[in-house]
Amino acid sequence: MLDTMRQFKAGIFQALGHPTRVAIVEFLSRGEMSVGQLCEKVGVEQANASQHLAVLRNKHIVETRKEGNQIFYRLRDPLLGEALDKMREYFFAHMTKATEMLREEKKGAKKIEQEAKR
Amino acid sequence: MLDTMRQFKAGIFQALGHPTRVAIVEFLSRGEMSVGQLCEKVGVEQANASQHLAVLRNKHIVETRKEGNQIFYRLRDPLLGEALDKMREYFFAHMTKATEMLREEKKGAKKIEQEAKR
DNA sequence: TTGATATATTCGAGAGTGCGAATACTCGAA
DNA sequence: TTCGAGTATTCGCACTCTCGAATATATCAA
Repeated sequence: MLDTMRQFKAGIFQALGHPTRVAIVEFLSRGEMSVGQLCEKVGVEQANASQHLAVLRNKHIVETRKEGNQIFYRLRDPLLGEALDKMREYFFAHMTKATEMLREEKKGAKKIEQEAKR
Repeated sequence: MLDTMRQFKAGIFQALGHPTRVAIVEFLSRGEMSVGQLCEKVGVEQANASQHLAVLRNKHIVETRKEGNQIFYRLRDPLLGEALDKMREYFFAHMTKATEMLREEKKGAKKIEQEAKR
């Protein structure tokens, strides 16, 4: 039954294991958005966004609210946003190292750092 | 370049997105272990464990130390352990809900809760 | 009703993942 | 050297994931 817990955890992580879904969750952590808005912000096609949202819905990571023609998504639990905030520390520390070598050739790492801090 | 950060994050999540790797990380968060020990604890074949460890290595989530014949693994950064602690709150809250219905039929949820708290 | 807009689902192809079996590598002991 | 234990890698197969295209559903407005 300990396995059940790990399957559950892995399921959540897996749901977060795609750049597009990371982006979606990040935007939603700042407030609810309609699908159309998300498509625009994230820069992805409608059908594709809808599929990613389905993944997040299946894991109960997001919830929806219908308003007339459109559907607004929000994080089910702000706790997840907080958890992601905590992980940002980790991401920042290691993303920096990971891009250290690149920094010498390309620039742009600064931008990444700024993003990491948010 | 904001995309780079999200790819990086998603990569970490994806690496954690498998029950076996969740188990490995959980064990390692309590101290280093050899591959053999991990195999036994996690209950998985050697080749399989090695493959999962390779995934974690590639994401720089774990580091290794050689001692004679065997190789000891540890978490690269305790920060990750802390971050996972934060997520445990989330896991606990929602795992409980997710198993509420089951609890009426089966028992065992208590064990799951205990695991979640650790 | 009809049409338009917003969102979801289905489908098929291609890429990626997980597994066990087999094989290779590495190190220390004999 | 040679052997054996511990670990890593490769291979082939089944399965899953992701994408865009096409299609379906729902809601509002005319």
